[in-house]
Amino acid sequence: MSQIKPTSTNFSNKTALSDECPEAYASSIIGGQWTLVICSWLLSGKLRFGELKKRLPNITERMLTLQLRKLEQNKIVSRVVYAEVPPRVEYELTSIGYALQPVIKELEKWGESHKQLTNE
Amino acid sequence: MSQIKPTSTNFSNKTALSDECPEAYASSIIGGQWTLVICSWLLSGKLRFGELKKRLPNITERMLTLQLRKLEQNKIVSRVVYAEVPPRVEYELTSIGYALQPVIKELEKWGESHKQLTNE
DNA sequence: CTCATTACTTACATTTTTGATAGTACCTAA
DNA sequence: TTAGGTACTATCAAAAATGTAAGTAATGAG
Repeated sequence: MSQIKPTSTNFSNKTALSDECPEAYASSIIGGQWTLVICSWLLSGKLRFGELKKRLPNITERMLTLQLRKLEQNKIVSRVVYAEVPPRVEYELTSIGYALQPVIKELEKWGESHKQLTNE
Repeated sequence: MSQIKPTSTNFSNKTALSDECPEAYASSIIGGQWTLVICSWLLSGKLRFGELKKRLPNITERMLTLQLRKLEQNKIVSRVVYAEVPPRVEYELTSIGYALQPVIKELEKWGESHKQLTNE
């Protein structure tokens, strides 16, 4: 599922940074292009795959799946499959997932003020 | 200097996300592999190019230059060149750069607790 | 039997980011 | 005149992330 090479310089650099530097570690986990937006939506409650897709109009199903899988691996979201047809799958933040709230709030605040600054 | 294609889907997705979503915007600015570590070091005061390099043992000069240029473009660091030989160049956070402190603090906190959780 | 619905998967292509390596310019001191 | 220190730049290559397009499985409704 993952196509990363454990022998690459890139990989060992990331690993070393993550080891020494918790903010780099955090960024490597939530730094994907769609990750924060997904988590933002999930902060207001669990959502089905299709509901997430609707809220992220430009994401492909492939990317949504990949991001959700990564979030699941990192224990940030939980995935519940109902034995129905057509299938129903619900995604919900775990407690460490909900703990992202203050991080996201600070990022938002900073983002807003940076945007304002550079629009002058 | 930048090799991004303004016609790509990727580019327009990033743009749209950054427009609607300040946390995605922030992440696109400080989400580079070395960005947060560089800012972390600069939080404790200005540093010369070579000093930064020493503190980031595995970074190449090229990457350090690229990251610093991007930070400069985004008004997060200022660059002061002294007319000396050999050259001396100092990098320092701007005020919006120093404003990253709470963001970094939250990221650190979250990173630590996530690390702890996944080590059990 | 056929179709519709939902949540995927697979194979491939493109774009973006990162790394390796070898330069360059400048002046000063020896 | 030559070497040395500093902060780069230029080219090329590799790796990683993202996008495109076309499937698949399951089953209940008609």
